[in-house]
Formats: sequence, structure tokens, C-alpha cells
Amino acid sequence: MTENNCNCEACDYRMLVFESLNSLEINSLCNFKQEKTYKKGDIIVSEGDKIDEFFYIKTGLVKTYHTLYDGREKIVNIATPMDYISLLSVFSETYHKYSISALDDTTVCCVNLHKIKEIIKSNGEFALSLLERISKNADKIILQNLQLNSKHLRGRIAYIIILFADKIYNKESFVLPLSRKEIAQLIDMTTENVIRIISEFKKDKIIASVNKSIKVLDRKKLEQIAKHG
Amino acid sequence: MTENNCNCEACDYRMLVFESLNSLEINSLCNFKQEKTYKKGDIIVSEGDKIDEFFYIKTGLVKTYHTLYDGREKIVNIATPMDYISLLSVFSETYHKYSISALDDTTVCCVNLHKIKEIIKSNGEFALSLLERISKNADKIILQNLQLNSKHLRGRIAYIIILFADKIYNKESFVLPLSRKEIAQLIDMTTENVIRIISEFKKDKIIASVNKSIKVLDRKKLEQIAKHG
DNA sequence: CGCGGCTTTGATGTTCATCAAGTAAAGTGG
DNA sequence: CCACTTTACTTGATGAACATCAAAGCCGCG
Repeated sequence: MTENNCNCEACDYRMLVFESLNSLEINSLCNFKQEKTYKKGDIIVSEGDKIDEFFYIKTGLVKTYHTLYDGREKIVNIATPMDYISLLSVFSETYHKYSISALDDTTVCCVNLHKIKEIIKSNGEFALSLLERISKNADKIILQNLQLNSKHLRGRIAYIIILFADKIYNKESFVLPLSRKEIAQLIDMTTENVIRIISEFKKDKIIASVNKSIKVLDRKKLEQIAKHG
Repeated sequence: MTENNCNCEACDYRMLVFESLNSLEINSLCNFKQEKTYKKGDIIVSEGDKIDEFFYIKTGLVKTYHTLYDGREKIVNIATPMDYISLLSVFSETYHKYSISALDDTTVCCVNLHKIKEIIKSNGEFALSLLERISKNADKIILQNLQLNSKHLRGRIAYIIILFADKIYNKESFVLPLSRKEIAQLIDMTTENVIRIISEFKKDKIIASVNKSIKVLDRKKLEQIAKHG
């Protein structure tokens, strides 16, 4: 991980994240933030770490995951640029309940949490917009998990292929940022079955795939499996 | 459902929910709220309803659930007095994504959402406390689902028996507010298997149970099953 | 008092995890 | 850069966990 600093007032992301802050607030915030860059695979946050920063992704991709008592890891969310990656815990807990690591080279803006809270207290407009964004994020996670759990394995695989194609890459053809094992951890199944089902989809000409590259061939069928599988 | 009004400034729940509001704010809010009472089984909110109120439970018990495309229902949360039952959607969506119904005779305080947002904007202290409470709630739901899904059926049943004993009734002996079918919908399994496993627990003297009453007999064993089952 | 929904138990079948074993790929140290 | 180790990927065979189906008793309610 490396750190560097930047000018918040001129920051491209200001509009997207802190649009309701005025120049004064932005500048006062500027000294309480750090931009950090991580390499693919780097751990950004470990479960149990003290929470004292509020994170959002500027570039890259990260996974949020939780380790169960027996060592199994469950991936809770994949976050893309502009997402607040801290989940909700930041405002309700003192220690992180989830670990976060980089799936790709990633730049994160880390803002002092105490300072953020100060601004929430003094700027209600900002408080509300934060509440809205964080709510949406948590809601998405809850609903997504609910949907996934209601499906058979084939349906889950179809679901996440569509999710990556639509929500993350906006392309019918992309390179999966996750290993088979990580896909398994994301959608609650075994690595073996992830592989088996991807192979089936290939055989059935629903997708094409070499290693981690995926190309959607039969969109309609994939959607049907995602829904009814 | 019946409605009636009450004096917010003298409300017992004020401290717990709106503690950071001053007399002026409370009184201005008072005209924008309604207390409603529901009978066991009544539907409080239906999926698709427009969101224009913010709810919290004063007395009783409710379930929040989502209906899947094929008609199956998944229970997302059981809310007890003082809980905000609107989940997060209230701040991020215009239409409810979940239905809410009363598991018991229930009194709900419904506050005009527009008014709440106004107060959030003008009172940062309130905004922050709301953010904290809502975050905690969503976090609990996410983590609870994650834990449940990582367990076998016996573990799930043990888990929710403990949950009801500890978090809802604070007693080793209680009457389940849910039917077998609803338990199944809460912890993702079939009604038949809920029944089977409860029967097993009875046979093994881990719990005693007649109809919907449950009494924990072997706490240690139950906890062990909840963890490792 | 009969109908529909909830509960219960048993028998059967399917889905999925586990185990095993082998190949390919990707780090690691000399 | 090559042997070496480790980690990821892949396929098949087996068995366990769980859903589904069927059938019957129970209870509340119009």
C-alpha cells in the first residue's frame, strides 16, 4: 500500500460523494483524508481492526468478506468505484466485522471518520445524502443475498454472470476478477460445482469461456436460468 | 387497523427514538405522525406501496418479508418494540420492497417521512443518531443471514430458538409467534424439516415443546448445535 | 359440521457437498 | 532460468443432506 495526497476541492469525485459540502467544508476535510493505493490481492481492512476511517473507492475493485468460526470465508459484497466500501458498520460499531481486500489494483480515499461525523452534525443536507446512499447499498446487499439464496446452483451462476456483465463491466464479454473459489464464496456453493456449472454453460453454448474470461452468448437463456433455475 | 393520536412531548418513546430533538422539533413533528394499532395477522405495509412514512414499533411484533417471483415468501427480519421496521428502503426508494405484517397485536408510530427528512437536514445530531441506529439494524440483518446460511438445518433451528429466547423474549420459555411455515421462511428450509428437527430436539431432551410453546432444557447442547451444526 | 389451513410422519428422489486424483498454472528459491 | 512447491482448476464417483410427495390427524372458523 502507498499513500499520497491530493486537492479535495479539485477532486473529480467531489461531486459524486461530497456534493453537498461547500468549499469551506471540503477544504477542512482535506487535511483529514488520505488517498491510498493497493495492489491486487492486498488487504485493505482486516476483521477486528479499529474503525476510524470512512472509505470509498476511486478506482479498482474490492471484495468485502466475513470469516466464519471454522475458517470458511463468505464474500458479502463486490464494490466498484464510487461505492462506499465500509458497509454500515462504520456508523454503528467500533471494530470492523468484515475484511476488505483488493481484487484489482485499487485506489481508495480514506476520510477520518470523526471528521465525517462532525460534518454530518453540521450539514444536514450531507447527512441525508449519506443516509440515502448507505441505505441503498445495504438494501442492495440484503436483497441480492435473498435472491441468490432462493435459487439453485445453476441459477446462482447465471445470476452473477449477468451481474458482472451488467453492473460491473457493462459488457457481454469480460474477465472475471474472482477465482472459482471466490465465486463459490460469493454465492454459497463449492468450488467444484462452480467449475462444473460453468463447463455445462459452455457445452450448452450459453457462454464462452477460457480461464477467467467470460462471454455471454445466449443472453435470453442465461436470464431464464437466472430467474427460474 | 385503528388510529389514534398522542402527545409526542410526553411520549415514553421520545427518549429512545427522538432523544436529540428539542421541544420545538418534537412538537412540530407531533402533527405529522399517527399512532396505528394492528391486530395479529394484519398487513401493515405491502410490497409496492408508496413510501411516505417512517415506522417504528411501540408494542408488539412484526415480520418483514419479501415475495419472490414464484410466490414463495422469505422473511427478512423480525422486529420488536423500538425497532425501526422500515428497513433501509425508506431513505433510498420510493416504493416498499418488503411487506410488513403483525405477528402479534401491534402499535406502530408512523411519522411523515418528508417531515423526518426535514428534521434530518436541520438537526445533525439527530441525523447521526438515526444513521447509527439504521446502520446497526441493517448490519444485524446482513450478518444474521450470513450466519444462518452457513449452517445445516439443525444449526439453524437451534440458532433461532436461541435468538427468540435471548433477543426477543429474554426467557428460556416462550410461545413462538411464528407458525412452522413461517420459521421455514425465516431460515430457508421446508416446513416439514422444521417440524422434524423440532421433534428431534424434543426426543433428545434439548427442548420441551407443545404446539408453539418452547422451553429450552439443555442450553449448552443447543448452543453447540447452533454453532457447529 | 365440513372445509381449509396447519401440523406431523414416513417413503422417495434430487441436489449438492465431499472425496479422490490428476492436470495446469503460478509463485519461490537456488 | 530451471527445479520445486504450492495454489488453482478440472472431472468423475460416492454419499449425505435436504426437498418433494403422499397421507392422515388436528384445529379453528364460518
